[in-house]
Amino acid sequence: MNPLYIHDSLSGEKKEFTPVNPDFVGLYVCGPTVYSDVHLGNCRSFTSFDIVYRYLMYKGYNVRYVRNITDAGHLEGDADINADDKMAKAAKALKLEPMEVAHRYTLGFHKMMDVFNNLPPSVEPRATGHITEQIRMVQDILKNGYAYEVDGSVYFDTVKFAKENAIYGELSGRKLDDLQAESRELKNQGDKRHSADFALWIKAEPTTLQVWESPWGLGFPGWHLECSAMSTKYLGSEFDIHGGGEDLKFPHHENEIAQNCGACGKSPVRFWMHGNMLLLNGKKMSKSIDPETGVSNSVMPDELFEGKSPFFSKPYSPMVLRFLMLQAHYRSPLDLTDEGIQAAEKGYIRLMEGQRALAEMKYEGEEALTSEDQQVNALMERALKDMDDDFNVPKALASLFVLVNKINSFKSGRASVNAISKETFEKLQKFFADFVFVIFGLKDETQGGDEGSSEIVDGLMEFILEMRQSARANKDWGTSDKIRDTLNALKIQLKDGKDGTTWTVNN
RNA sequence: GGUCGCGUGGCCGAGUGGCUAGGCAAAGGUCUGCAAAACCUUGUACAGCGGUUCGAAUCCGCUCGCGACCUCCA
Repeated sequence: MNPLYIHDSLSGEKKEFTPVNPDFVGLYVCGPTVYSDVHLGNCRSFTSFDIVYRYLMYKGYNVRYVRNITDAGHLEGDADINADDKMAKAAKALKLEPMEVAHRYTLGFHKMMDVFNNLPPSVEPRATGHITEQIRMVQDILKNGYAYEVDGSVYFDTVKFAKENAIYGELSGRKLDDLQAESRELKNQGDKRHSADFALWIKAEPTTLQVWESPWGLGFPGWHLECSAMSTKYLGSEFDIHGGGEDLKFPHHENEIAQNCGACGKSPVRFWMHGNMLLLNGKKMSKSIDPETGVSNSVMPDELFEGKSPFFSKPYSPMVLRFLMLQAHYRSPLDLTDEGIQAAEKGYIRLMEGQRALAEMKYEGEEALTSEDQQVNALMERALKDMDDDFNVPKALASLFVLVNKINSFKSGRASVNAISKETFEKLQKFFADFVFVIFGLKDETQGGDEGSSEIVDGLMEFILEMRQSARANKDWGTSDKIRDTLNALKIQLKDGKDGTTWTVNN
């Protein structure tokens, strides 16, 4: 297996990846808080890590992919622990039980992951299902002296921890001094000794909806705690990769490290991976309402797929969006614009048609080895090498497009497929399909007909194309063009090639 | 205000000391009944100003512009 290099956000360096246990990889990714529908920015993040998951498996690792569902304890606003959390707020607004809210948006989230063709994780633990584990972790942290209880709530003693452990602030580049300086400006400190301290366990108010019994009385867990408790439970106290959006670095992940160290005495993660943001016309996509414009700078997936977003001129399919995401590196911001996604749509179609042409191609005749053979092999190797270089998907994709060029020249007859060996040809066929479908997780939406109706549609299309062919043979251009134009109006595009006519559906 | 990051050809977006990124768009050509598709050819881009170096888009400094985090966000 070729070495894989991964950029670790904690050290800021690209390091060779070696798992804690050979052949096994533990991957933890922060999942959604299920109080509302996911937007496209959320989808980008999960798609980035889906490709990480897929590629690790492609390389032969046995991956345990854990992605949590946050269904409790995620507070709104600043340090005011008396306010409702996100779940409670949504429950009240929708007049539903918190668990109903969680269920509704969990289903929506799963559906959207499926639409984007993101694979389900191996385990999808919920915060509410791991209260015992979280309480135990609070107890461990208390025992180790890094937390204190005040009136039924337990806080992490960030100041003490930071003084004794240089690691605090390393991930987000924050200094304890800066944190102390910030304290003067913040309000609502409540019972906390210091503004940088954060709640591990929060005492319930009489109106709190989700409460559990604990050694400190009725309450609920703090947001950061669930990830620490659940990653430890399913992946151990030290595991390979922890992923999440860039915006979770601070305070969420910083505090997660502190909790794990505070409880177990060691840094939990070998490689921290942070995905960059999806921008909408140059600004971070976000659900919150812009006070100036009164609208949120975000697009919901369905709005995009149905063409209902005011930001876009027409509908775009999920795979076009997935393709757009592939064109940018996961650590770079990606700007979503109408122009950009339109270009992606064409690129996606080109890639898919290349893949299909290759899959249907037959190797005929004698081998006549040329330098083409070497070039094709080099391109395949380079694409894999690029993936091994911190999952450089856009670079690998570039090699695939050079291969599309070669495939097309075989198809059009400009070059002969015999210029490469039969072995290389077969390798290329497998390689290309693996990359497009298995690693990149794309689906071919351009092919006519869905599974259920394909037989009828294919039969009809064959018949129509025969009619057109005979019209053309009789130089009946009126009829042949009418067939072409009518099909075109139905978004079926005909393509006349040297071996007859093919067709695709363009959305 | 503090911390961090970025500024690449018409657009998107890789590259991070010398080696063609790629996609979209545009122009010319080949093919075609016409078109579409496909193929061939065409762009010496790296915010500005200095510096280091044999050599810089790539390293350093300054200036300008943009973004993220510091409060919930993937």
